[in-house]
Amino acid sequence: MSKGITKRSEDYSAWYNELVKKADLAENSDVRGCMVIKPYGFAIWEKMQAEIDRMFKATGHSNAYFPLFIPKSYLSKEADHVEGFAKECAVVTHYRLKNAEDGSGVVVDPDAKLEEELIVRPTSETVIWSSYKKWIQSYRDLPILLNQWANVVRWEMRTRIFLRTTEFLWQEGHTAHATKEEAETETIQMMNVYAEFAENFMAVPVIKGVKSESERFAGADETYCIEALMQDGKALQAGTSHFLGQNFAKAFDVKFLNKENKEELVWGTSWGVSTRLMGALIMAHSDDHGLVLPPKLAPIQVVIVPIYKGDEQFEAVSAKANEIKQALEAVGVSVKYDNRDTYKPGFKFADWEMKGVPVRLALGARDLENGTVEMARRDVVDPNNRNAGKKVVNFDEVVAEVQATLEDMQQGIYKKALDFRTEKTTKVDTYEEFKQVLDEKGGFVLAHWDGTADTEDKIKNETKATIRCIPLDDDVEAGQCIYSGQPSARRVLFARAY
RNA sequence: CGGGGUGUGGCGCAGUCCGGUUAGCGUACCUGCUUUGGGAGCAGGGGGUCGCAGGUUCGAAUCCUGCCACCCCGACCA
Repeated sequence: MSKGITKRSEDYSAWYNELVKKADLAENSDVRGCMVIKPYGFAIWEKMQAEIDRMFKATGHSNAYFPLFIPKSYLSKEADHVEGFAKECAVVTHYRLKNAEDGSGVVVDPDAKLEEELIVRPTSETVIWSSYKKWIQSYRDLPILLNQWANVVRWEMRTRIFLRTTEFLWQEGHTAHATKEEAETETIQMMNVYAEFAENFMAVPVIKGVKSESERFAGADETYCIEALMQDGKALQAGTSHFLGQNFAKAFDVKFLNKENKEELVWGTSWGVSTRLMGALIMAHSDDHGLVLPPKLAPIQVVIVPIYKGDEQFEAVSAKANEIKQALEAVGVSVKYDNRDTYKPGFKFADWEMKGVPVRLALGARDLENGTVEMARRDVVDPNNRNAGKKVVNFDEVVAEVQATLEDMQQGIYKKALDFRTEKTTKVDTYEEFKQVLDEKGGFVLAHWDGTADTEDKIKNETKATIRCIPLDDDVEAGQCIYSGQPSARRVLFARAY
C-alpha cells in the first residue's frame, strides 16, 4: 500500500475515491457503475443493517422478500411512477444464450425472446402492491408493515462508489393502512427512525423535512427526508419516507371492506435507506489520514499493536495483549490483536488509521515493565505531533479508559459534525447573497421561496442549488422570495447536493 | 447523449510527437540476512499477447483505419 491519500483541500473527490479503496471498503467492478463491496466495507454495512433492522422490528415491522424481476406491465400501472423510473430501468429480454457459430463465444439466442420483458426492480412498489391486492380484503387484514433488504438497479448516467451505483443495496419498507392518518403517522415515524439512526449511530446530524413537489418520489403524495451536510459543503439526501396516499392502491386496485361494510382504497407508505449511507458516513467524519468511524458502527473498535524485538518479547507482549483483549471483549468491546509479524508497528499504525479503527493500543516491552499501555484515539491524529491523542494508561484502568474514550468519541465526532453544519448554515435574504454564499462558503442556505416549481427550477438552473427540504422545525418566519419577491411563509433549505 | 481524457507486469506511470538493441521506472510481490515505540534497509528474484482487429514497413507500444472499454466534466438520480 502506497503512502497517504490526496488531501481533502486539494481534491475532495479524489480524496473520497482513494479513501474508499485504501481503507479496503470497496472497488469498482468490471461492469460500469457497479461496485464490489469488500469484507471490511461490508462489515460496516452489516453493523448499520443490524441496528436499522432492530429499529424496524421495534416499531412493529417484519421482513419479507419479493422478486428481483418485475413484469413490464406492472410498472406502467402508476403513471407518475413509470414517468420517474422508466428512463433508468434495466430490461431482461431473453432467457438463453448459445454458442456463436463463428466460435467467438456466446451470443443471445434470438429464439429465446421473452413474451413480456422483465424489468430489474428499480424499487418494489409495483410488485409489492400486486401482492397486497391478494392479501387485503378486510380492515382486519390491515395494517401490513413490511420491510425487505434487497438490491435494486437504476441505470444512472453517472455513478460514484456508494453514493450512486447502478446496483445498490438497500432496505425498502412498504406499508398498507386503513386510514390516511395512520399512513401519515407511519411515514413520519420512519423518517424519525432514520434521523435517530443517523444521529445516534452514524454521528451524522440531519435536517428533517419534506421535499418540494418537484423533488418528490415518483408516485408519492408527500416525501419526507433527512438531509445531511458533507465536509465539502454539499448536501446528501440520507433517507426518504414517502406517503403514497392511495396512488398505488388505485393503480393495483387494492381495496378493503371497512367496519361499515363499505369498500375503501388502502393507504400506503414506502421508505428506504441504501448503501449511500456508507458514503455519508465516510464523507461526514473522515480526514486526510483515512476513515474515521463512529465507535458504534466500527467493526473493530480497538486494535492492539504489539511492539517487540525477538520471539521472547513477542510472547510476553502477546500474553498481555490477549489478556487485555479478553477483558475488553468481556464488556462488549470488539478487539483485534494485530499479531502479524510481517509488518512493522509504524505500518500497522498507518494501516489501522486508514481503516478508521477508533482506539489503538500499543504494547511493548517498555509497557510490560511499567504496567502500562499507550492508547491513541483516531479522531485526533496529527503527523506533526505524534503525541496528540495519545495517553499512557495503567493496565488496571484500560477497560474503563477504553469504554470512556469510545463513548467520548461517539459524542465528539457528532458534535464536530454538528458544529460544522451550524457554521455552514447561512440565512440569506437576497439572491445576490444567496449566490455568493453558495460559491464562497457552500453548505446549507436558508432562504425564502415563493413555493412555485418555476422559481425552484430557475434557481436550480442558475446556481445548481436545489431545495433539499422544507424543514419541519418550528423556526418559521414569513418573508419574501429571494428570486421573485413574492410572499413566503417560511425559509426553506437550499444546497448544492450529491 | 454532448465535451474532454486514458488504455503499457497487481497498482501508479514513462516511452508514442520523430518506428530501430533484450519495453523501462516507482510501488507491490517472492527468497535471504539485518531490523521492529510512526509507513525498514541491503542483496537476489519472478511477473508484459503494450485495449482489440486490420493495414503500412525489412522492422510497430510508436504511423494509418476501424472498433471496444473505462475515467473526468455537464444534463438525470437514493
